[in-house]
Amino acid sequence: MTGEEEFLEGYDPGAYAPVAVTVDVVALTIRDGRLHVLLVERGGHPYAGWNALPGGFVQEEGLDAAALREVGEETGLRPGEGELDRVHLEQLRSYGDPGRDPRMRVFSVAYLAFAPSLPDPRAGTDAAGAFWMPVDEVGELAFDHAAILADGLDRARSKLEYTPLATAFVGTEFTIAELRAVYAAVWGEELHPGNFHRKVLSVPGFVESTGETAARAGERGGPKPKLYRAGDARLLHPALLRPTREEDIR
Amino acid sequence: MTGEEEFLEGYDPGAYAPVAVTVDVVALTIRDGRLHVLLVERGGHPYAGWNALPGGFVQEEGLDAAALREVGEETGLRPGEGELDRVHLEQLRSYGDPGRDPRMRVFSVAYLAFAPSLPDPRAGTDAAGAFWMPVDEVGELAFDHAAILADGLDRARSKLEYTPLATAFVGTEFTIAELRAVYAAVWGEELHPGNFHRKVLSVPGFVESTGETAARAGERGGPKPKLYRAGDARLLHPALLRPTREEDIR
DNA sequence: TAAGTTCTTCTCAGGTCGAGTACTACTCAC
DNA sequence: GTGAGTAGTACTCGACCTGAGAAGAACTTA
Repeated sequence: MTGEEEFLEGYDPGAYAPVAVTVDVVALTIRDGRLHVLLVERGGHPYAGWNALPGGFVQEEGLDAAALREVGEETGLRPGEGELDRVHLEQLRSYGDPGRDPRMRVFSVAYLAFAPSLPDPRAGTDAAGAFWMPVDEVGELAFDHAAILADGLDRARSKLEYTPLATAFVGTEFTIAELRAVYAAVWGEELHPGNFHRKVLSVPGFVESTGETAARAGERGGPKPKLYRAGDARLLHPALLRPTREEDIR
Repeated sequence: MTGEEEFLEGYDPGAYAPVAVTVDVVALTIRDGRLHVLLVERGGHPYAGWNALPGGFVQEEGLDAAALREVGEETGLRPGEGELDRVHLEQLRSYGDPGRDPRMRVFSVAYLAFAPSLPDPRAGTDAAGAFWMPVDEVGELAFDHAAILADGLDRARSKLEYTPLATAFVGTEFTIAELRAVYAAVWGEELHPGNFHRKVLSVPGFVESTGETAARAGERGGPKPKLYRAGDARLLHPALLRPTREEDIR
């Protein structure tokens, strides 16, 4: 008997233990060359005072819409003002262990969000309790959110390899060095500038030249870099592979 | 306000529209060199008489456990008999559009399962309504199951590239040609035998030699092939990339 | 026994990779 | 200004990987 067939025998809401479905968002951005995640401090029990991923109930909307709404609420960005449109959202995975929330059975659909550097959530708004924290300074989190964050970081690191995801972390126009800084921040290691430059330009559709040059060089010197914008590729071919660590393979 | 905080204000089950959480499984196997998916024919409305993915309510168990239970119920395999242990399971993604089930709000967590060729589900058991169908003969499916299947196939095709997933489709001992047949069936294209052989043996930890040779050659001749078993790699380095199609990239 | 098939190993030319070098254009400190 | 340091960009080099093809040996069925 399939689950759907069981419905036919009459559904009685009181006959089942209540369940809730929430979305939790791993929102990532890069500030000062470091990867940050959006967190909220919990006010009430359980886990009062702990940090947690932003999230909430799914309402009369799709899952993607719920996740985007949460991002908007917690960052203070408003739909239609443009900035929210630049947030790249994708579903990460779902978590539903019994007991992951001590109050009732809660299924959480986690999302991964990427955005160019965003302002601090404004005090006085719904987003007042939210803040950006460098991912390497995040300690314990409420519920199973530490595991969700770890899964999100894994996903982000590997998507950088074979998709143009890195362009979601920079502005519409960017330099190759800015793109390299994204990879360095997410992967946590420096990349060879010359090889990175060659690879990015050789992957069809990854970036396209604007023909322009930045108005100013970097703070510490060097020539004015050329500007690029994201190309139309959805996958990188060939991929930009991370330096391999043996422990990742076995 | 986060979703969890709203709980503090008192949860009244009757105050919310009831929601259900199910698992749906895209179970794949290879029979006669073709990729097959496990389907069930629906008995009741809606979609009576349509084919659907096997699935059901999540009970007092984790999501992974629910998915494994569904696979066992629909294939007739019993836990503890060994065969079910060889099924490789992983979460695919979740689906929760309002209206995807006409009766109520249903969130479905889809799973992807891979197994070596399994016997037909036995008549007279719970699994009587289930059957294996070649994926290229699957027509319309109930609910949004066609989209779920498509997502599952995409995932399977790309996981073949960079994980040793293909070994989940063959027995504990297998030949390189059997492994190549898995890739050919899932990707839908023939591979160069010589290059495939070289690549498989050169990827550390993908397969290891048993030292044995098959008792018999193939039906159409050729030498007795050597036997291998799965190695300890979790990722393939370097990956076995599919021949690139331009339309996949843009 | 013959013809055909397949497993396995090579070879070769072309492409990609990491590492290093070099030139140039720019910044900042003095 | 001038000089030292830094960064963007373009090269080179040898090592490695890739796809395509060829070849030989082992085995099948007819």
